[in-house]
Amino acid sequence: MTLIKRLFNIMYMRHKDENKRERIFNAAIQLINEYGLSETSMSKIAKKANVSASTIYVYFENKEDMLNKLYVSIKKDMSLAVFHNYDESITIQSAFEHALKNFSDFILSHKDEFLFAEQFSNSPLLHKLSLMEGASLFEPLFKLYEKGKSERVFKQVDTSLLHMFTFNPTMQYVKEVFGGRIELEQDRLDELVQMTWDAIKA
Amino acid sequence: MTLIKRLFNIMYMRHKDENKRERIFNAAIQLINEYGLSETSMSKIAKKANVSASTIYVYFENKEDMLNKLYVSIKKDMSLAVFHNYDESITIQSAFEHALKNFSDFILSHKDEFLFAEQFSNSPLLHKLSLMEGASLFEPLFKLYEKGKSERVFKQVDTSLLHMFTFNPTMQYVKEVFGGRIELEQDRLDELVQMTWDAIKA
Amino acid sequence: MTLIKRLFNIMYMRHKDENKRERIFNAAIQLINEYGLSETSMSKIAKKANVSASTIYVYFENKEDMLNKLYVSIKKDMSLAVFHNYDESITIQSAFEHALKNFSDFILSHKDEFLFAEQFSNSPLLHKLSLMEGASLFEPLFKLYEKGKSERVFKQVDTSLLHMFTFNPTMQYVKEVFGGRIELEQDRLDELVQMTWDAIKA
Amino acid sequence: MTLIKRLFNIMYMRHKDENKRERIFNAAIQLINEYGLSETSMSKIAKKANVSASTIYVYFENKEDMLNKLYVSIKKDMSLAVFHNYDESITIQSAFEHALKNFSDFILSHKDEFLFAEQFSNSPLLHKLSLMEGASLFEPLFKLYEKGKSERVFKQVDTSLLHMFTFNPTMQYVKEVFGGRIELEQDRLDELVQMTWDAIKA
DNA sequence: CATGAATGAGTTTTCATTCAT
DNA sequence: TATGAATGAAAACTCATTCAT
Repeated sequence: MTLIKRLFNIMYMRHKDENKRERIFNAAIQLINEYGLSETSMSKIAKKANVSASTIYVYFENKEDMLNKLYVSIKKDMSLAVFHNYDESITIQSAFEHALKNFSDFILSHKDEFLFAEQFSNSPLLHKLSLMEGASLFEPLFKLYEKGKSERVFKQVDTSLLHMFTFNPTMQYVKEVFGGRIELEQDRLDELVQMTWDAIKA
Repeated sequence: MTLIKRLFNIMYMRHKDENKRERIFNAAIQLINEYGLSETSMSKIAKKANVSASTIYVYFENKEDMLNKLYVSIKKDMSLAVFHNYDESITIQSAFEHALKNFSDFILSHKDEFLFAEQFSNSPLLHKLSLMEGASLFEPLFKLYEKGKSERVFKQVDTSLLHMFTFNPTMQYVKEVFGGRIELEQDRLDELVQMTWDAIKA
Repeated sequence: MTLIKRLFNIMYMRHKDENKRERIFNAAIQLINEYGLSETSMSKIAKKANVSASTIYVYFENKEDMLNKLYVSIKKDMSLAVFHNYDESITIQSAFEHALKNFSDFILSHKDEFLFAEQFSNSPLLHKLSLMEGASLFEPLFKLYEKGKSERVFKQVDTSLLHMFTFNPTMQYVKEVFGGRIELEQDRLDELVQMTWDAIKA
Repeated sequence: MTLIKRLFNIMYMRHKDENKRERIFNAAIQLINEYGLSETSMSKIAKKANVSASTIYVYFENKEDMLNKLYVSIKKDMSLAVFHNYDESITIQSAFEHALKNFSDFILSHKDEFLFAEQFSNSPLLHKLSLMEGASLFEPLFKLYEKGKSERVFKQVDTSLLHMFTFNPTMQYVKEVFGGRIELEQDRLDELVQMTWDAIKA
């Protein structure tokens, strides 16, 4: 296609409504948390998002594609939050605690996104590629672990082990809070940080 | 005809076939892990279990009931395994490490059961009742935490926090192993136990 | 499965209603002739056949399977009709004229079946296997051609050529009749037979 | 913006692009032969033709209109081919054989067009009007039949019967060739002409 | 003239479940 | 108890077509 024709096409193009994409994502998250992945149909999502079911297929290839894109999008927001105001110059302990606090703040204030991601991450519908894409967003964190190990601040263990102790207990705590089985309390969060630190520190 | 049928019934079909129930459970677990909860239908389960779909309804009220019963059944096996050879007289640390080892042994050797339970525990299909029933099976563990706290062996924090640090990182590790993202190694498992201990010990 | 169990199963089995299969076939034929292959949906067929759409899937794997089975079934009826009262002892010309008459009688009195078969035989939905299965039913005819050639009654040409001249013009004539573009007249049919004979006779 | 658009329009888009029309036709023919009328959607045609689906509606009223116009267009090409170098002065037999040769040459070298026309001509989507328009293009041929009858070269039978024997067996032969069930051979084609002639000659 | 976005109405197919036997 | 047949409801997805640009 000539350049001039391409220009022509752009001029005659109607633009996709990014807001619609957002609405679809939100509808999906809410329904899946309320009724479960298996009970959430495209038509229900469409109805809640106030678009036609066929419109979803303008934005996504199919249901699986939509869910995977949603997952990656949430992981992106999550990583942005975790690394918000990330300062290379502070001590490793501070950096680590800052990140953990950012993380718990984010998942506490993004209940639906977090619970969806948890539900989806245990499902075979999550593509390996999306999983990796999501994980790669936390790359800077892994650098922090390496630095901590080299400075003998962290235990000399596999980085992935450090990671598991950093985030999993906190995630579980928040899940229990959301499930109404535990109260949300600052003291608990502080204890959580302390225990996490004890687990990973050299 | 009716007479002959009665004869048949008396001779061959008097009791529910426990083996059939087991086959249904196994088929469900395998399919759900391979294709996901949403992609696993009753008829597929039936086909894999080598029974008629309607037979499943002889053993369970409906799909939800079946999945919940399956979940509780797995949790029961799991708790039995965790408390296998449980000895009240040994030290708290030994008891704790013994339980954790039993747990990781069990989930490593019951991949399908474990992954199903994880997938299902994040789904709203899991009834609160089943969740509680599953949790209650680990009652003795909570006694151990209390004892540990009173003996100042464990940190003076909420028991649920102790629980989170005890099992969640290990579960995550095993998931990574099953996902092929980490190698299974005894050294890692040992490090895991050490870190867990550091997290919860006073 | 033990023999005794198999017996048991049979006793508890509800039998498929062959009449239903027939009703599905008839509904399909009529709709396809009226609206075309592409405009005939499974649900329309089901409605016309007075069964639930899902019932069709008890009898057939999918739409394609149903259409192919329908095609083969029609070809079977057709061949039965063509070879009705087939007598090996009469002259080749008589046998040949008898078969052709049986054929034109059949397609004239089975308009819907014939027109469906014609429409479907030009569609890529017709599997090669079904095509061959349909063709194989006319095996005795090909023997007749061979015999005719060896007795120097027919031209010494490829058997398939003899076949084309035997049936295609007649089929076209009947199509024109059904399309209302020609009147159905015995004289025309007689002329058709004469011309066919002139084409293939030595 | 509007001004710029007008400029574009004047410079590049004043006329319907005949090439685009052709591309749409070709895409339709190929897809329909490969997948069937029912499996060929406007969007698939558009994608293959490298135009937007909505562009098709610039050239045609709707799908049915497009298919009918395509059919008539093919019939036009076919008739042009059949009457190519048609010479009124030669003998009837020569003229007839010439036309038949032109016809078989055309359909053999225009597989997709021919097979589409066959598929479509058996479908109720073909409008009576298009059918007649297509048929009318072969008008000169019917004059030839009449002339042949009046000169006692052809049998004194309904002209349509002469027509059926002239083209149908050849069409069937070519279909068998395209279906890979018969080899294409000049000898067969010659035999075909001879048999045709025997069928219709007085 | 050309097109991407959008959609209501439809498609094929599968689902969980019931029921007569 | 066990099951094949049957189905209403719903699933995911596609369709032909329209429209603003």
